[in-house]
Amino acid sequence: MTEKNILELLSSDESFARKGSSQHIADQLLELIQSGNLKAGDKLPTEGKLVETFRMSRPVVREALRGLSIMGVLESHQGGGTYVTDLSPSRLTKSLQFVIKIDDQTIETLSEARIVVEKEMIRLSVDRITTEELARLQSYLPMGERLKNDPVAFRVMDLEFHSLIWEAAGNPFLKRIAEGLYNTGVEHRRIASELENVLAKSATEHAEIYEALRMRDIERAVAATVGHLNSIRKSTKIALTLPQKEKRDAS
Amino acid sequence: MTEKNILELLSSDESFARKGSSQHIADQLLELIQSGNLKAGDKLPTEGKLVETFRMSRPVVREALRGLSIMGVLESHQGGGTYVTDLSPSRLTKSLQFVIKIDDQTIETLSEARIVVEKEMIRLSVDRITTEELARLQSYLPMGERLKNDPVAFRVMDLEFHSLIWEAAGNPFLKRIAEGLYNTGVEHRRIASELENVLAKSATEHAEIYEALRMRDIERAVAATVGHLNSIRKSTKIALTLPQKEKRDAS
DNA sequence: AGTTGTAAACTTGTCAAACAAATTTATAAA
DNA sequence: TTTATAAATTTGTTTGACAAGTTTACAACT
Repeated sequence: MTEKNILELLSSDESFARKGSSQHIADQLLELIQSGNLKAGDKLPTEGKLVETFRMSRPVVREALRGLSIMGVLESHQGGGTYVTDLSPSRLTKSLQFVIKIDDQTIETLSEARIVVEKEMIRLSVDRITTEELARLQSYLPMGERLKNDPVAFRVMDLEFHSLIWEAAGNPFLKRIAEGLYNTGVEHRRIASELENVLAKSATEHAEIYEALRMRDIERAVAATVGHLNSIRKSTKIALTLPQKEKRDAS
Repeated sequence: MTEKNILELLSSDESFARKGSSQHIADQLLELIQSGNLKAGDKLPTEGKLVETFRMSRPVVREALRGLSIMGVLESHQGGGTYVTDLSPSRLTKSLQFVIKIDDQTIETLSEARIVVEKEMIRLSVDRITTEELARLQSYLPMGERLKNDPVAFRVMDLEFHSLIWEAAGNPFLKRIAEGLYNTGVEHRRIASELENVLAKSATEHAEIYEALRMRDIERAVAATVGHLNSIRKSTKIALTLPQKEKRDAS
């Protein structure tokens, strides 16, 4: 979509311009993205054009753009223009990792949500996964064994492993949801993955999930997945209680 | 924590001030929240104070504050000051709702995703719904019967009915997901709700769901929910095949 | 003394103008 | 055609000013 067309869409609603809040500019830009008129990688009109369109001052427009940049929706380059990011869930949820309070309650609810979604997705995957996807899944197993002592690389592999299962489930909506829940907890797991034996256990559990998928055994696959997510939940809780002690000692 | 103490924490890092980006101000404020120095409901220092602390201009500080406001982390009141919100997950993920709202997906995958999520949520609700919530849920039943011939009002009631069940499930993450999936299909259902008997059937199914919840019968509640979503799927598919003809004729 | 109304101060919201810094584009020279 | 330079474009930052809403202080009144 061309920049000119975007401006036409934006200028349509006069009441927003009168109300004049950067929040509404941001909302409207988000709607354009949501409706598909603005896609990942698209270039936005210049600040000057947006000022004309919304009939508001440059600071107000800038606050909206900056707000969406902080959210990870837009990316501005000095002199170069402002672009829509790739809108990957990991980027969008990144800024929220810090904020979502790391307490037991959140870990429990997040973990519960993940189990609810992935329990059903693995059922779909058992039916729908192709032999080719199974082969690719298998290739991650020795990799996991090799990376037991390399948390950073292991987490990359872990994401790819789960992504493949989500993809195999064949439902884009559920895939997006699973990605979102995974990324929301990724910062918590980063801390947990430094603990001893956590990665080795994950590698073993991955193998069990793969085996159940290969055998097309639904109940076994569900049990393996739920067990995997539960052990992650436990290790995460342990990892997050340790630093609290240190804090208490320091103060 | 007092405002004065917050300022001392903020002024520590000189390199950020030199680099001078609102992104870094926002990051630093987020870190204060994450570390617990800034808690939900706390009042932030005034913009003037923050300008002194960071040694940057007011617009830059404002862009950071506005960005966090758009994210749902802060809340500013003209003349009243800026405060940290309650930081609830549902609030923070609200602005990211469009992530799970993507373009032309089939009714089937969307419906499948909704069934997967709501099937498990109703299980949680059976355990967790309070008698008070049950009473409120019951109050929607005669309303539904009365609104069988008023599609607009019925859909408002329908959202409240389902919202109550999502709320009763007690998991903010799942609630947000259910809301997202519901909203994604709302336009399709708007067309379907104009069809004959669709709303009457929905009203009956709502009653069955309520009855199963009241009896705390998990399997019956799951069956009722899945049945409800399946009948919605069918009526939506039917409704969407009709207008396509009209469109084809018009073009 | 207690209450109320008003004015002052304080704080966020908006706008305007200007310059700095980085990129892109146009131009001219090799 | 390629390359180097200059100009135009675009975002980044600063300063100043005023508007609009909220809080606070104070005086007048009961």
